[in-house]
Amino acid sequence: MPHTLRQKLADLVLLGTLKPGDRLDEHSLAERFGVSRTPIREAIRQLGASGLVEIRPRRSAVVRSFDRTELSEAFEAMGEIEALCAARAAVRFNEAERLRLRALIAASEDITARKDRAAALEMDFEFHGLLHDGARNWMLKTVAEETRLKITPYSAALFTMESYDADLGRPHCQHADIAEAVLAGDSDRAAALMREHIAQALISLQKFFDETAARPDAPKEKGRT
Amino acid sequence: MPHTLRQKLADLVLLGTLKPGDRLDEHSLAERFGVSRTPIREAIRQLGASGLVEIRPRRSAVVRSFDRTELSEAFEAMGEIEALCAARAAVRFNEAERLRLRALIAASEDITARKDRAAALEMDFEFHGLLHDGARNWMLKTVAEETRLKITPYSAALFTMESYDADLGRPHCQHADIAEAVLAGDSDRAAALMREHIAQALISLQKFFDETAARPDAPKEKGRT
DNA sequence: TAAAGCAAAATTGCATACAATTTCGATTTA
DNA sequence: TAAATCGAAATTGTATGCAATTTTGCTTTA
Repeated sequence: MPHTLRQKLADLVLLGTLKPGDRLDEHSLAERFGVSRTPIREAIRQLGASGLVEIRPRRSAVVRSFDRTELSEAFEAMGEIEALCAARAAVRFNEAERLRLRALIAASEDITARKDRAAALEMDFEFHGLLHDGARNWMLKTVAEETRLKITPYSAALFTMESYDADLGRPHCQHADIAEAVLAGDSDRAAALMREHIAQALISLQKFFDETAARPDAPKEKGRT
Repeated sequence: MPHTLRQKLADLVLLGTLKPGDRLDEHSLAERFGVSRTPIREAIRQLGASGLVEIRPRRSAVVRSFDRTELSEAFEAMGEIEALCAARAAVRFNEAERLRLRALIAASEDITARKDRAAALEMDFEFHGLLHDGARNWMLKTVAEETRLKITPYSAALFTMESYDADLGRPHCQHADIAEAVLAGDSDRAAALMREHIAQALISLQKFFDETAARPDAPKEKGRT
């Protein structure tokens, strides 16, 4: 897979090299990737349209940051969208996807036992991605992944933070429960469990930020006159 | 509000000057807006990230086109998202919004009677926009408007087509029914009516395309080796 | 000591130039 | 006549340069 410049730049944000509030300096980015500013600027604008970074005319683009309210609303919206995917997947999953889902949960069991956070993050992406595909609706999948993308700089933190070790088992159990409902074809239950899963993730994230001395809400740049 | 170049370019697509499948030639667009290719390219990339145009490496970008299946899936997804907004709005609307909604429906009554299609299109945007705001969730509003944006090149056609005159009254009645449910605080009913409203719009659109000799599904460019 | 002012440095926005690739049409060939 | 071929024109991708604006840090001042 030929990583485009846009993808490479996005990875800087998604993998946490650049954190919410950080500036995207065109010159240094161009130097880092060995290209001129022109393609860098185009990539930055694309990330801006995706909502990953904030474009500020005549000033450096910065990684998008959410305050408490925005973060809460983002998770609420994502909960509904993911619930929709889960409900559809429960009805539309095919045999290959059922097998894949079972294998995923089994692998997740192992990863959780080993407390491998990096693998757990990847597993989380795969689990939700499988449900997005299973919903059999291209637009719904697009919407779900765009939404997930926007808050990734925050949700990924859940898996890298030390204090989360104790809770690592809960997301796995929730995934397993959702999978069970999906495999049973119970769309209402799958949706309800998914909503609850996302709501729990928000609570964990908020707790994390409270403990680490208020990360969100801080980078809110003051307006200019 | 100073229309950015990106907005001006988007309007070309949204208002139908450029139709699905049309190429976006950088040189002629630069000439049209009196700027160089550089800012044009940046704007095109942004529209690409928004899903309005399709970026094809080394080849001209084209206005995104949907085949029958994609159009159907897009409307299904939008139906759910709009239903979500309507349900939330039914519970969270404030007094100012209630007044605005009533005024909107009244004005729509008039516009429908006069068969003013342009005004009807604008009214449609305002109606849905009001519900997006009323849901009191920034991310949900963003998702809803991004989704609407992607299919605007198609849905806007509903209001400009001649044969739609006969049906112009139905969207208005549906809006009125939805508004009634929202004002009554009946979120389940508002959601159900909204889903039905969007489903009807899809059917009208499909009928329109069938009559005008298959517009969608045609522009599907053949893949390159 | 802290705030205000100011000039130099850094940074963004845009135009232009050129290389790489694709597109298009004329010509040739079966 | 239709398909294939080849070359010129058109088009995209990227680098570079310069003007406009913002940022930064030093100096001045209350």
